Amino acid sequence: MSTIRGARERARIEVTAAIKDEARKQLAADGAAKLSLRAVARELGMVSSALYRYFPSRDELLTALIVDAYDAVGEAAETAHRASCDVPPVPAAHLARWIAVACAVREWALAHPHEYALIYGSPVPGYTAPQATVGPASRIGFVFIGIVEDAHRTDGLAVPPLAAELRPEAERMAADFAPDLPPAVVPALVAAWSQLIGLISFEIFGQFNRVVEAREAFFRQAVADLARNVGLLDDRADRTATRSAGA
Amino acid sequence: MSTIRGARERARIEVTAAIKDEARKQLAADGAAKLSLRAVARELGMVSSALYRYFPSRDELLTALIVDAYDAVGEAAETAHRASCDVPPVPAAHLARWIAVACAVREWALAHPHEYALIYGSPVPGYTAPQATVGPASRIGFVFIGIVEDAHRTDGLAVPPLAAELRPEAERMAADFAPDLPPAVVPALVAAWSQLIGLISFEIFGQFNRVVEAREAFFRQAVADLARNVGLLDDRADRTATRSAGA
DNA sequence: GTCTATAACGAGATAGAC
DNA sequence: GTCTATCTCGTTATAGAC
Repeated sequence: MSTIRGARERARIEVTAAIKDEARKQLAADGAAKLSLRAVARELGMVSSALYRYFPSRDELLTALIVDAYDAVGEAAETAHRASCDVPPVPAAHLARWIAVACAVREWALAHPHEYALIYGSPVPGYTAPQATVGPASRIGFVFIGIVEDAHRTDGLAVPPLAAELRPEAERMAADFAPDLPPAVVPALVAAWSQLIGLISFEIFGQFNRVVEAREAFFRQAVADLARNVGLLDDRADRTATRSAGA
Repeated sequence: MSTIRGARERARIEVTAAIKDEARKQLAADGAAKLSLRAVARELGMVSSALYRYFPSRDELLTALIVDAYDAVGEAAETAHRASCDVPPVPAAHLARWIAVACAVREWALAHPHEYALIYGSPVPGYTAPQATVGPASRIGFVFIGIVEDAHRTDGLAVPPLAAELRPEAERMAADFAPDLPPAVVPALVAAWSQLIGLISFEIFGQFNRVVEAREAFFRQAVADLARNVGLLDDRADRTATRSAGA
């Protein structure tokens, strides 16, 4: 009896995966706004009404794709983080971990540009993300929070100065997301996260065409600068600014 | 005869504007991917073939909307910049100008979220931006370059350190876009620009929901930190980081 | 119970004849 | 420029196969 249920469930899982795979293909071709249940069904040799056994509506299929994409970036980030903690002979410095995770996110985006656009590009008209997406969406954020918490515990942070008007908001954000961190670093961390996505979006969406050529080197430098903004300390020697001549 | 031609041209300009207005409405409702010449025509009480006398294709209409949007943000930025140069009794400090321009861009985006998504969101499937968009697209960038050049000339800059591997790219970028600036600040400037858009995109696209509440204060702080990354000097007293306790 | 197929709805886009 | 016949879409109701 359990085998029968197992077989059914296995079939169900396979069909569900096939539907999502085909839907992802169509995402790449036509964009999320034009995702069509009928077209997916047609391509799979099914009839459209059969899809409703697997996804109760087009929006639910979209939601599943979005959740998968968030989970995929999140996992790429977590994997890179784990790997960076295991480098012999000693764990990598916190800044190196930060850069490693950022590069992993960028590489996932380069490998999956359409799924990236689905989660970090323009919202799909008429679609509002349900509560189910917020957990997967925040996985990646917690990786960066973890790195900074680690740094705070061991080396300490260069806590960035905080405008007085932002103090209560910083306290609230810290209480919500990272109670172990000094409140001032939490807005800086959220800003750095959005700025990291800004860097990647410009590259993926073509805004760096004819502007930036050495994309990876450029990215690494920018991401290291972001880390400095959140207070990660840099043990390299050559990181002091030089003053350019004024008038 | 010139009056007749003038009247004709005036009519043509009016119809062109009406078409673009209606197209913008549809952008807001259905997204750029579904922009349809027929629907625009229907709404205007015209027949679809008549539209082709104004725009030779759907893509050309899209291009016109994109160029308009880039010009609108560009103009918002330029206006804010001019205003910030005229504050009595003395012109605002360079950091204040940087923040003023960034806020102007953000406010334009909040007022025109769909046009913002058109230029800084996911690319429209099947559409590739023609050369005609690159000029308008770079207007906003040159505003920020101008501010930093000004600062370089008068107060000097805290030139950020540059990784050796990025040196040749920085030289090339500086030669192309800002030959008067120290090469090291040019990649930092381009990065800051993409990061500014990252901040705004997260707000416009809803990624800050349930995360950031005091949006404007948060934005001002983040943008001031970005300015620091490109080397703008801060004359305020309280901008030195404090060291948090490590292990 | 679990699934697929047929048929239909109302709305919208599209192509072509006129 | 107009009208019409034919497509697509999301979605539901229903009937039958395993």
